[in-house]
Amino acid sequence: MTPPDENCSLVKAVDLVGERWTFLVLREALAGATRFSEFRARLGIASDVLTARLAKLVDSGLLVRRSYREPGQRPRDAYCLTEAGRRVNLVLCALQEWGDEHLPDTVSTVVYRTDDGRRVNVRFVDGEGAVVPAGDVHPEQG
Amino acid sequence: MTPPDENCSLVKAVDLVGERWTFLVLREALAGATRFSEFRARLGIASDVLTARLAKLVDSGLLVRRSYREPGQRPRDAYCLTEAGRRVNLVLCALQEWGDEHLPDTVSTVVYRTDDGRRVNVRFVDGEGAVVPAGDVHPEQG
DNA sequence: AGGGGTGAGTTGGCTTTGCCAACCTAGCCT
DNA sequence: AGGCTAGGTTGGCAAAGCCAACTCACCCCT
Repeated sequence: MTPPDENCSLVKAVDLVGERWTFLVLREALAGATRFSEFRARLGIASDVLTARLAKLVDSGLLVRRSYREPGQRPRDAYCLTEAGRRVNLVLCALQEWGDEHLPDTVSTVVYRTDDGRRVNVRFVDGEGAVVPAGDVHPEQG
Repeated sequence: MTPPDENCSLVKAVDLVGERWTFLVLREALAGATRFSEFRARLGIASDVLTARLAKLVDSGLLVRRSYREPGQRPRDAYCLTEAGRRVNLVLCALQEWGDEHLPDTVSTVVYRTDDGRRVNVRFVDGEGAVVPAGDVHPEQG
């Protein structure tokens, strides 16, 4: 059964990144992983599933496969984030911060910083760029 | 196979909300759904799966089950968001905005507003509350 | 009191997805 | 030539998802 609202952006996004492992693959990519074996070693994911996930992410334009060759080595495949893939950091950070705050016995193994070292958090902001508490925000029909 | 970093907040969060349907169930809850049949009708989810998802969300403290009775009606079960559950709106909004921007052929069926009607977006902000572009933000070890 | 309707599930059988281990292949290295 | 390694593919099994049919408790109507 397919969820409703075929073109709803959330449904499509969930369909893509809501699959098992996909979020974690993207996290490792953001943390610098590029090679098949690197993802495999860091996550312990089955190789056939990793193949499928990487293919889907390439297909959807979040990763590009790039063959490269270090001198004296045979060619290798690298999976590199695209702009769209890199932008998942906001979602990933939001999810992690939610887990930190609302799930028991968690540690945040990763923090997000600007290039010049300032720690950042994910927040709702209004049109003027002012932070709005999450409790004051509600969804409405489009 | 279980992902690594047992207590990593992101891994735990993914384990919970990363299951098929869970995000969409939460979206409907945020949009006002409370009853079993309401979730079922809006999502078209199989009833046994919905039973499992609701149970897990109650178990994890994102929903509470509350029996209530309208006058002249028999008692019904309602699944109501807790504070932790309501706070998922930030993650949901981030994911939807990402989809709007980076997936083709999407429409955003939902917008997020403050109680007084201002539209809001999800952004990285630094310690002073200043918005930081997502491209300037990177994850770091602990 | 008996019959029907409805919400909230449960159960059985089938299909899909995930997991693991074993295997394959191309290109480099000795 | 033979071996090593990265990046997969393949086969068999187990878990999760899907659908349809069924149950159960409670209310309403007569």
